[in-house]
Amino acid sequence: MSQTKTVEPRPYHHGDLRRALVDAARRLLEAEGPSALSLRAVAREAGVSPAAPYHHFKDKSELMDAVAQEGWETLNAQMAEAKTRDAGPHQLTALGITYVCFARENPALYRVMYDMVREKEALPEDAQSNKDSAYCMVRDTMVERGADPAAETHLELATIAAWCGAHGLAEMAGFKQFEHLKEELGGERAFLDAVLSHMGLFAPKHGAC
Amino acid sequence: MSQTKTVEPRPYHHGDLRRALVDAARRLLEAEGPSALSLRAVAREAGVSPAAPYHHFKDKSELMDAVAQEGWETLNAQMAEAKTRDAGPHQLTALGITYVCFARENPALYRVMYDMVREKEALPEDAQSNKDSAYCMVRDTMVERGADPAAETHLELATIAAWCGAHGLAEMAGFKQFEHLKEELGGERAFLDAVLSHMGLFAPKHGAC
DNA sequence: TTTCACATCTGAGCGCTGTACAGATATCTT
DNA sequence: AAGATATCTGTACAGCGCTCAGATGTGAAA
Repeated sequence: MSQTKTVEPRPYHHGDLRRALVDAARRLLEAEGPSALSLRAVAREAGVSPAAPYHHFKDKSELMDAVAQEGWETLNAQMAEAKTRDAGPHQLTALGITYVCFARENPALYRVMYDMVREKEALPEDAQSNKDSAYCMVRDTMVERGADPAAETHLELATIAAWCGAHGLAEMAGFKQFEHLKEELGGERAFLDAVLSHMGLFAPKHGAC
Repeated sequence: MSQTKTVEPRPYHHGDLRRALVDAARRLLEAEGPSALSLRAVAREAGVSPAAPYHHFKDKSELMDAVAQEGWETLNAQMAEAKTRDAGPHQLTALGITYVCFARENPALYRVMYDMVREKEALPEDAQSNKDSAYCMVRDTMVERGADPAAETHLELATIAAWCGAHGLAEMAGFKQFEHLKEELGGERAFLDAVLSHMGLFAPKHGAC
């Protein structure tokens, strides 16, 4: 931020407290869940005083934003990997499954991610512009699978609809009421597959019912 | 606000503190938003000491559950009204719109409702059994609109898919990124309609794309 | 090298929170 | 009239987000 002797910003006392705090937060999040994620607990976990974080984050929500941001980047990466892994006609379904599985495997992180999104009332800033964002990946895949890229509004609406469905499923997949369906269908994965295909947006061309 | 000469269970000191607390909570929720909804603030609003609520609720989350429960009942009622109002072929869409509009008009309450649901990892207990629940209403409407009631699994999956989509849209409809779409389509209502119809679950029979 | 400016971290403290508990008070039962 | 019990208050405690004055380390200027 100040000098340019070496390549990196070269931190001062701690090493890189900002990084350490975000790491500590993610560790706590995984170990204790979102309710344990207090600023003081994070500082404790990182081995600094409760006031130290305020030199790197304006307030608690800014620290949470940093954690959430990393979550979005991880999600983007997993979606990209899924897209290259499955290039067949069910690519969209594969993306949907990947999205929901990410949420199911990182429930605490997913919650922090959407806490941020709800607070800001917006997806991450670059969601619609960054080619590598999950959102753009879904939209592009729709085009590759036959949607007309000239019908911009139509395409955008379809992407939003898919995103809404995936997010809804991500939040509800774990509900107790659906246990018997999972058993009947042979596991959670099959359940997710079935619900997604009922959304009619993730399977290329066989409508809804 | 204090006396009750009438039929009711005849409470002791306050009148019906439990009721008063839930009312106070809803008042606060609407006026100050969900972050202002502390147990102490609710007690203050109701004019009692911070410890008083503990004689009516095990802890804060039980009070929140009561608020959320009322929210679900209000939602159920509005869905029922919508169903009788619009009995045409777009009944399902009307239900979807009603759901999302409820969430958009009562954002704080909707959040408390889903806080409960996320905590319990389940929809309200009677969601799948109570005929008057929004969930059953959607499922029944699907049958009335042509779905095969014998294909139970299929029907259940379609209902879940629709619910997921509606919930996703309820949470995302206010996002800043979608402002231009709302303008282009001529208002938020048209936007909701468009996204819902892209889900392919709310319009009876014209697939997705 | 000494000095200085400043980034970083600590410790104490404020007002808030959820919750516990002992004691006061009102109501119901006998 | 007396006792049991439900209800409410006052006080207290630990934890929270956040602020601020002061200590401490660091890089740049003299």
